[in-house]
This record gives sequence, C-alpha cells and structure tokens, in this order.
Amino acid sequence: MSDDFADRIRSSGKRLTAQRELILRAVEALEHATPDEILTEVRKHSAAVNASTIYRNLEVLEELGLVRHAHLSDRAPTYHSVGEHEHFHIVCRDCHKVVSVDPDVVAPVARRLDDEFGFVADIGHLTVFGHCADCLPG
Amino acid sequence: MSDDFADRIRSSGKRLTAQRELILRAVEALEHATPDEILTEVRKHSAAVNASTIYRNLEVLEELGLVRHAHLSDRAPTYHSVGEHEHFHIVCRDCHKVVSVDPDVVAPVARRLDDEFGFVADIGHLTVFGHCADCLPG
DNA sequence: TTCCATGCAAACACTTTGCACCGTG
DNA sequence: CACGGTGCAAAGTGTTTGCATGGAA
Repeated sequence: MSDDFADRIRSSGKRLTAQRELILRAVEALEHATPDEILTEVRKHSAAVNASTIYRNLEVLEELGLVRHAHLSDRAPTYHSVGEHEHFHIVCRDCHKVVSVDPDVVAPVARRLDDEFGFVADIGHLTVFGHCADCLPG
Repeated sequence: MSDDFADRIRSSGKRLTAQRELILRAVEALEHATPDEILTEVRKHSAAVNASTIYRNLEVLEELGLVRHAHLSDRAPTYHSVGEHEHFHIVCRDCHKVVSVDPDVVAPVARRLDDEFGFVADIGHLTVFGHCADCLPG
C-alpha cells in the first residue's frame, strides 16, 4: 500500500518526499480535514512543514487521484482519502452536522442529467445543504 | 413591485436606503453575479458605494428572502434574485459553463433524503459539478 | 548533476469589523 | 432625535507565488 503510493507518485514523474507521505497519511487519518487541520496533524508527527507545501501537495495528490475534496462549509474545503468508498455529503445549515451518503441515492439524478444534458456529474464532490431532522421547525 | 420591496424591508424593522434598492436592482439585472460584479454594476448607476455595504446588504436581502446565493466556482459566491423561478445549477469543470436546471430533476432525491434521513434539502442552493458533453473525453 | 520540491515571506482575493458620521422613520 | 445604515480603513482568513536553497532520482 505504501508501495502503491510510491509507484503512483514516481510513475507520474513526480518525486517521493517525506512531506508528501506525511500529508497523505494525515488526510487518511483525519477524514474531512481542512488544509489547516492537515498542517496541524502533520506537525504532530514531524518537524515543521510549511503551509504552502500543504496546498501544493494536496493539489498534486488530488491530480494523482489519491485524495479528493468537498466544500462542507463556506470556509476552507475539506480533503479525504480516496481509499474510502465514494460518497457525497449532506450538511445541516443549523447544526453543521455532516452525513456521508451512498452514491446510489443520487444515481437516478445522475442518469437524468446525463440523458438530458450530456452532463456527467461528479458525485464524490457533491454537497447538499439543508436542514436535518433535529433542526427542523416543528 | 418596488412597493413589495419597501414593505418587506420596513416590516422587518429595517430601513429603506438608496443603496439597498440599488443593490437589489443590480442583482436582478445581472443574475449570478459576485459581490464584486454587483459593486461594479451599482457604481454604473450611482455614485460610489462601499464594498462593505454590498456584503452587509446581500446578507440582509438574503435574510429577507429577496435574493439567494450559490457557489458556482471555488471563488466568490454568486447572487441571484428570488423573482426567478427556483432552480439549481450544473457546472462544467473544464469550460465552466453553467446551466440552470429545474428542481423537478432532483425531486426524487430530495424525497429520498427526507424519507431516509429526515433531511430537507435546499435545492436552490445546490450546485452539481461535473463535465459537459463538449468537454467529455471521446 | 539535474530538476522537482520545499521554506519563507510577500502578495493576493475575498470578507469582516470598529468607529465616527449620516439619514430614515 | 434615536437608532439603524454607511463609508472608510484596518484587520482577518484562506490561498498563491517568486525566489533561493535542498534533496530525490
């Protein structure tokens, strides 16, 4: 599995660095972490790493298909490893609770968008905002 | 219709100001405009208005249900007037084309999220990213 | 030994806030 | 004439970039 990672990096012409590995491990450990949270996590395990290195590598790791991001708030995006099975998110506007949902739930819509518009939806990036049962009036 | 606006504002205990009216008109005229674009539009019709006034009033107008916003890019949000019929957006990652889609298309999913999670989705805020027919490989 | 990657600091894009003055109700 | 709204400037948050140095291949 670390070998998968090493191969994936190298075969893209990029280099395997300590920082890259640390950042990927941090994303795997945290799930749904912002760049800042990832920075904090990385620093727990190793000496100082620069914030710009986090941003640059999250971009690289996403290009390589090793991590993904979603927008769960109006603030910073959150990253998660692709190892987890694909899912999308529903987020409550009031209590900010996040629930991961199986792609099957939106499959019919994806099909319809493809049929009607020739549009292929990126389900893994999808976030649906709304109100959860606990926060609904009444 | 301007009266609707005036009433709506006043009955909320807020005041009717020239800036508020200009900002609402700008949102109506532009559709899917960022705060900065709205600022530019407002300045075409009137003297200088401050950026902070734009932000403060977009928030107020949204609370009053007169405008809505969606996130169509990784940059600034875009605002549109509620006068338009409700819709959600699909956005192409490559060419950034935006298409407005009827809520009916996602109604089944909304129903399912409500049934399974007690979650009431905010369809008007929804943005689905993906790839349009023109930008698909093959 | 070649370039890609990193650290650092500055710049950047967008938004928010504190405070004095302005103007609606 | 009270209190909400505005302009202005400064600060805040999140992200990007230029450049010199460092290290993987």
